[in-house]
Amino acid sequence: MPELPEVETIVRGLDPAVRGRRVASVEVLDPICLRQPRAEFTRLLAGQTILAAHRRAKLALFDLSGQATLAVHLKMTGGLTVDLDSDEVRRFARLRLNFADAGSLVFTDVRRFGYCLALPAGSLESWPFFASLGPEPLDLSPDAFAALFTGRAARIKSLLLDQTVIAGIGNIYADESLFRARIHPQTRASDLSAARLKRLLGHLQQVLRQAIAENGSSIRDYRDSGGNPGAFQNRFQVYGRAGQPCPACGTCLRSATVAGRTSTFCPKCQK
DNA sequence: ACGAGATCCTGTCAGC
DNA sequence: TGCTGACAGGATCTCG
Repeated sequence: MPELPEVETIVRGLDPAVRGRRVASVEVLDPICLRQPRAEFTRLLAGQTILAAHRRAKLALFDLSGQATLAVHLKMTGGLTVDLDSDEVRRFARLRLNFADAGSLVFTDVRRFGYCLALPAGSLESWPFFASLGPEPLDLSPDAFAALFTGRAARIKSLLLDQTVIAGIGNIYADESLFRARIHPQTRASDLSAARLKRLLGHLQQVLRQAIAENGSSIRDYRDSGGNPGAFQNRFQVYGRAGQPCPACGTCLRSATVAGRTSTFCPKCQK
């Protein structure tokens, strides 16, 4: 559920709060959240100072002194909070980095799909998942965006969700941007004109920027680094609204499975 | 190259 | 009240 805007919100909140703080100890509360042996993970983190927090795709990345990088994928229900010791955080804490000054950075995850990975100096770029990521949608020009889809017969929504094609988009922002661009999610990418793709990029970027400005979307689990919900869920026009009237024309919104995901769309507006 | 389906995981909610 | 099953979905895998 945390997609690009949610991860961006979390990281923007974390960055000033974790910069310059030294990891005094590493508490692995649930080993399933690690993608490597615990000893290796701990060795790479313990004693290191966090230099910065930033985002790539849906990954939260922490640059460490000693040139290592901590990568955290939140998947559906993961969260990162700093110096927050609520009941919720304690209940679902999977990893706790205790700082030398007594605060902590905690990775929480209800469904336990998320993971943490410590990468030694220079190995981030050779990590296959990282290396396979497509471009950031907010950096793309219309021409570069259109080039991603030329000759692709797959459904446009499948490609928007494919992180190797374009990074950071999940079900929410795919559905919302396709609705705003009036494109049916099952349209084959190769059937879209350059003009329609340009329009899609415009709406995609607008939706992502607005969602970041509103601190992301909270369906049920998502919280920012301070434990606060986002507000963009109040702007949803189609996501999660099947059976309700289309905000543009009043037609009953429908849902169908596309690329294994529930897709909600207006059968009249989206062609 | 693409799609469909299974997999992982657990809280929530509808239905009986 | 309490149980059961459906559902949520990012990434990865297998199979067709």
